[in-house]
Amino acid sequence: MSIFTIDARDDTTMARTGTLSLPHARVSTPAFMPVGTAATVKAITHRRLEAMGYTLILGNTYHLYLRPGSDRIRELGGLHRFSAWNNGILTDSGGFQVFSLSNLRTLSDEGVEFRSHLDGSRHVFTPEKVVQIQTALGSDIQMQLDVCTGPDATRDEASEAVRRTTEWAVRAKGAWTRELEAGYAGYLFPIVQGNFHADLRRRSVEELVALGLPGIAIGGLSVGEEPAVFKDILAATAPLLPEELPHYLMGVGTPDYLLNGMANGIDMFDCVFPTRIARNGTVMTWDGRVVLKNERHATDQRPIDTECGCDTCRTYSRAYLRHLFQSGEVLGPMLATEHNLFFYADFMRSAREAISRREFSAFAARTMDRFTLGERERRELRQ
RNA sequence: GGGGAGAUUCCCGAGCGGUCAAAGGGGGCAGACUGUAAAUCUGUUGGCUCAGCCUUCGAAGGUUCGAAUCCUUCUCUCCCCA
Repeated sequence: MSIFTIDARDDTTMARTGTLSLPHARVSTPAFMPVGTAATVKAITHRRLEAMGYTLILGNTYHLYLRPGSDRIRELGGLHRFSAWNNGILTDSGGFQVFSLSNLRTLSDEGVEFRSHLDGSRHVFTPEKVVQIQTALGSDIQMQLDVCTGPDATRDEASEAVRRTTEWAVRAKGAWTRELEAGYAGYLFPIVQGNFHADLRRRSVEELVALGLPGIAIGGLSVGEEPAVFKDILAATAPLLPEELPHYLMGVGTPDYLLNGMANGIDMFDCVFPTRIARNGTVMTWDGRVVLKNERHATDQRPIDTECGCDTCRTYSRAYLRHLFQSGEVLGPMLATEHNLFFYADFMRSAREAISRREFSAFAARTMDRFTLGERERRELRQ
């Protein structure tokens, strides 16, 4: 049975709105998922996330397995109860850590051996084990263990990564089916790889779609490549995905990348970007980025964005926010995170409405203009 | 009144005859951040007609081929004893 229904389609792009039905949430798409690696979206409470309308967040298999441990989380009633989050949770598989912790792991056909970044201890992840861990966590959507490649990968390595990812998807499905027969298991999504080679991407899509899983993800993009490469490979991959499945573009992104993704029919996104740059003192607005640490805000009594309805903008001045960052106060990252996630929620809601009205192209063009214009003004102001 | 310590580039602070425009922090400025080893990281921070030159280490003078570093006097801080 399908977990996804399409509600509206744009006329001139592949953008669509839809509803994703999960055990703990109904999610309006296209959706942006804040990243909460360690069962917390850093610097913000679950209550605030709910208030902003977020119904699906990310957790990470690798991190939660290492600490506090998936068995412990299961004993404590699963990730939802443990973290007091009653909406949807998608867990990433640890596949990204295969890429980002490449100096701490060894790959084989069987799986991947990690040395923990916390204490150096050795751990083996196999596709089967990763399904078991995510089942123990109780996530709504679990991701297959995949092999993510970056800009340095050769074609041979990319091809090998596709081969392994497909084999691991098959094994993950087997393990997942057994878990499902035994009781609960979140929906399993496979992950398309193929680096920056259109033919490998096609092969990956075809092999994974054949498994008949309820959704599909595109991985291995936004890993440091040029924007043009990202656009090309996305355009060469996304249209190959079965229309009726939810399409998840992993690790994306900035507003311009999100617009690009939506135009290519992507329904789900996740990215550390808004929360990370918030903690580092940068906030997003409809007119580009604002670096709160800059001295020019020292006596600025305006909010980040006078038109923004978030709690931070309705309450605090740029001068105060800058002071918090200058002083290293924890409230700075908290207020900036609140603002950025509010902006992202607003951004996605606006995009969904534009798609429903079949005006997505105009919306995207206008937004892109406004955003790049804002960036330009910001640069000019600096000089 | 007596004895002692010290004054270094925006701030703190290292340097104690040449390799010093001067370590290291802080602050400033700029940049980066895209399935989170990130409340992090990188660059820059005297001036100029910039592979060189000029000005700078409390002030003035001196020793020396050469001084932030040694000597003299002065100014100002701090500590101890009265």
